[in-house]
Amino acid sequence: MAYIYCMSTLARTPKQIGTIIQRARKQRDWTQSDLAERAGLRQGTISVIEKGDKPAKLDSILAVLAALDLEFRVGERSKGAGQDIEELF
Amino acid sequence: MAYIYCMSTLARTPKQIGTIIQRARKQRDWTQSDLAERAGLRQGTISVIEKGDKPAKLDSILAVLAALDLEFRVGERSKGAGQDIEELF
DNA sequence: AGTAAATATACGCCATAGCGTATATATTGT
DNA sequence: ACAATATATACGCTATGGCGTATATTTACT
Repeated sequence: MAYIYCMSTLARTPKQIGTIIQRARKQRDWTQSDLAERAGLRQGTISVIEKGDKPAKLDSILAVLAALDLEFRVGERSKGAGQDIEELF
Repeated sequence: MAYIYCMSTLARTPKQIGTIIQRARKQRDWTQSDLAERAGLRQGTISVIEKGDKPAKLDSILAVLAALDLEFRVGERSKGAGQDIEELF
């Protein structure tokens, strides 16, 4: 087990994941259609994923994250450390 | 944006996520049935998720990770840093 | 080896994610 | 205000995830 230095955002719910995706997309100045094309999905699906109010498939999320060149990490809970998505609002 | 200190494992595919989940479950000495009950799923579903050969729903994955008290993080790609799931084999 | 426990599969069923297509509703720029 | 672009919804359809239940198959223990 190695401790690593990384920059990431905690997500617990589909809505939070959607928000992270939307932020990353806008950082890249991509439209939902741009992202949809790169992820092999449709614009409407990106919209739904970003809103996060309807469940999505893991594969779709992974495709979107890969299209955004974002990493997906699973790890032990690190209380107090890091940036929680809720802090962003 | 804050840099944080964390321990996590990179995952890119459902199979890798399944492996992470299985490792965490065994660390806790839980059976698939134990995990299934805590996550509100069935043993068979846990089996499928751990194998990762069939797509799953994001909600199911999140439920499992929550049951394992694991964090889910999305972040910028940090080349070379951290522990890649592939290194585990 | 033999038994018990754990894990992997199977089958019918139901709910729903995402598609294709289309349109309504923001949002942005001039 | 207007036009153009971007985002949110809608509808029928198809594919499939997970359930409930049950049973193979594998693994662990004496």
